[in-house]
Amino acid sequence: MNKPERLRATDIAYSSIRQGLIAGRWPAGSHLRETELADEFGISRTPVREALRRLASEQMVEFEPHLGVRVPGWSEQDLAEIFALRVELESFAAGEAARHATPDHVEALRQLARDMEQAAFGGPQPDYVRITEANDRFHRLIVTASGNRRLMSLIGTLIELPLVIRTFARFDTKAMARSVQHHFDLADAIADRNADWAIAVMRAHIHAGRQVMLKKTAGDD
Amino acid sequence: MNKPERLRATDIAYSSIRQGLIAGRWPAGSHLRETELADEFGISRTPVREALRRLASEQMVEFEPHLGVRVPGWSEQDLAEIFALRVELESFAAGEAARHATPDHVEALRQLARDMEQAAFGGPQPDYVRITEANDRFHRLIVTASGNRRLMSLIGTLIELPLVIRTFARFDTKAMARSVQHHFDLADAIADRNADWAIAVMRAHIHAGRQVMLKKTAGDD
DNA sequence: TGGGTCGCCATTGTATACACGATAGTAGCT
DNA sequence: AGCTACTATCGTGTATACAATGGCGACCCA
Repeated sequence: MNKPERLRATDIAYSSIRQGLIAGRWPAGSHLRETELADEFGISRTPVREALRRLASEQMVEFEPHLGVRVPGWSEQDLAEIFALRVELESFAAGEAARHATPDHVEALRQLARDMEQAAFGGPQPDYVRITEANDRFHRLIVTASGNRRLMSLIGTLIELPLVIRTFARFDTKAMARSVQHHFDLADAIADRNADWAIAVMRAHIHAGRQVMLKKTAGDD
Repeated sequence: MNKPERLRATDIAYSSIRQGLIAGRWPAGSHLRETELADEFGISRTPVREALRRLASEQMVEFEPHLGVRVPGWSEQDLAEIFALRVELESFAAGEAARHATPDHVEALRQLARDMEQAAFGGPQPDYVRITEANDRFHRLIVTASGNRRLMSLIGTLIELPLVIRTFARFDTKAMARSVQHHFDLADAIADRNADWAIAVMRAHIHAGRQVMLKKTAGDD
């Protein structure tokens, strides 16, 4: 009874372009031409336009009438703004999750924390893809568990950015261990239904991530 | 040397539909047909589609593939979620504004508070249009003064909703006076560069607004 | 009479053609 | 030589034609 989940050309364009943006396929400042993308995906300009506008509304690209879309560059101010907002929204999500999470949520959070730990320290070297995957799902699950459906779309525009996604490759062993520990702490706080604790850990968690970013990007790119 | 600000069909469609949504032109659950709207505005479906997708990304309408867009109804849960997020984001904005506002910002805030007071109590009866206008600009200015450019787009999706916009018609004299007072307090707190004070007042302000909404919508519509 | 299936129709999804604004390169003028 | 105006060209903006989908009602059959 699973629906075939129709594949619309718009979704193909959206996912592909988005993936390209996250993967850093186009340098900052690049001009994304509708025709080129359409040809590449074997579809027409219409769905490409739709995908680009959607990405623009999520601030994944910059759009200007008659000029098209450009891949934005990330200034230090952008970075500061994004992390400041993440501190507020994700800590709020954690607090709400502590109030509304089900036992299933808690168990899933713990499993994801273990996955992340395994991916980080279970092998000869960290598996950054798995780490990122587990981290991403962990943070999303907290938003889901918060029960606030609008929160997801707000936070979505903040965490799915190239410079946030690829953060983990920049973590040293200590920072990685701290990050994993935070996830276990968050699961504990939420299991304990202690909103204050959850909020505090999440604030600390995002601040820590921000500091790693700021240090490492100083002389980067 | 002011640019004529070319009017694109897309913008016409976007503004018109948005205005219609805020004015409550279509009842909740209405199905907005692209062709109808296009005919009404004398343009083609293409820019209408673009406008509708944009409104969908702002959650002003609900979109489902192959079915089109519907005007959403607002459940009590929606209302609770929206105000909970406003408490967090607008209070954060107020705190940041206290840190970054210029004297010009402060003066403009005070003027808007006076405008609102005048519109509410300066005549035989409240001028709801002017009140809403002054209130809207006041809140926007605080976000602007916060210096966080991404905050505007996040908050924008929360405050420009039909049920938020038309709140003031439901305020009694006491609630109105309290709201005006909060605005003066916010201006004072920001002028004093006291972020903690500004945050506290804004949290109280949004909570108060939320309570008025919840009471009045109970047996409404 | 009730349930199920088929097919029509309304509406959205996509492609394509054309219009128009923006830009860059060039030629002509000062 | 430098500046300006013109023009060619590229790319986006809009319109329209056509394809595909999903809802809904009619019809058939038990």
